[in-house]
Amino acid sequence: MKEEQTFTIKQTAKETGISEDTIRYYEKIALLSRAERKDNGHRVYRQENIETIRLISCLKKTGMPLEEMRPFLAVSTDADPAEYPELVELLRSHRENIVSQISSLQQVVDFIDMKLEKGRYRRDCSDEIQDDVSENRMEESKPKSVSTVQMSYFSVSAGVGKSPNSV
Amino acid sequence: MKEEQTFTIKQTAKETGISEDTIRYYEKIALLSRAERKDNGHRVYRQENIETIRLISCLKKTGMPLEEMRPFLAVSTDADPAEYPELVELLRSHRENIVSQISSLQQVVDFIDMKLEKGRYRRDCSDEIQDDVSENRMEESKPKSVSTVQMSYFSVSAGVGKSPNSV
DNA sequence: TCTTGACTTGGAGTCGACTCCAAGTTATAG
DNA sequence: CTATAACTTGGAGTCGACTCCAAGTCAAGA
Repeated sequence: MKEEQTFTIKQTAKETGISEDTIRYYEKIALLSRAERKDNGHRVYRQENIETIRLISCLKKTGMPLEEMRPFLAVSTDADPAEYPELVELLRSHRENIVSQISSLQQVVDFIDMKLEKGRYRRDCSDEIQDDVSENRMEESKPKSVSTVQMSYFSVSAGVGKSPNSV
Repeated sequence: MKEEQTFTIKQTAKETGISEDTIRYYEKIALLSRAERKDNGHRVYRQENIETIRLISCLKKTGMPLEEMRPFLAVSTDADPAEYPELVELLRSHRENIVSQISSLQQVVDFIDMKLEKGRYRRDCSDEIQDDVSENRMEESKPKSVSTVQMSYFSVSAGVGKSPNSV
């Protein structure tokens, strides 16, 4: 029962949906720790590593840049995050991020549904949070209070109830 | 009432949260149609254009590449998509995409919550769909039946219930 | 023994999406 | 009249995330 089943990089790629090149790339940039090697130098992966790669893939889907994943991967391999208060903060803040992403996405779904149903509602897709959690290059760090502005997607030639509340 | 309120690019940037440079870039790649100009050549934006930019920003949040947005923007300015069957298809397929994105995200939220609560559940973050709707570069187009595999995030040194169902 | 295939490495190239720059124009303020 | 600010343009540069390549190793099969 020590036979923990191992995978080649090819299998791992297939298993995770991440290409071999990309897996090697992740190792190169140390997002993944150096994989074990066989005598011939070939990488060996086990379930554990595959989970980690899947976590990366999953976080990627949330739009998280690779660099930001590092602490998450730390939490991943490490046991309990409660011991690392700043990680807890990170988790919380990313959670907020995702929640607002979800609502953004939900609004796009609504938009699409509305379009598909040929209805003409209006929908708001602005979200209260700024998405510069990971970006600090913008000069204008104003709160940009857009949250109340109506989003009348697919603006039908500026037709819909559009109160010009000049911000 | 013909005074429809116009915006400079700067105001538009502030209004939409998209930088001036980026707005110009969108125009350059014709994602936005050429903005009106004043006599002095300065761009003029109106509410309608701002909505369009917001739509782009919103779609961006769903991870959609700019190129893929074009048909959406067509739907946006155009009235009714039901006349364009392929657009309807696009909308539907992107809707599916987003729905699965949402569930991915929800799983990450669950993951985080679980981590925050110090519990040790397992969670699955693989999704049934392939995300190569926009990518056709991968050679291996196998269905990769991962949907049942347990995702034991933060794989605690390969400890959790891990049935090695060699795929 | 030679070839094939699966891997290794380092490094170069690509691509999307900006982001920045230099040079020029125009409007207003001092 | 000049300087400042707000814009314009075309183009170059950057950055993240791959993606591809060439050269090499190694094991197994014809």
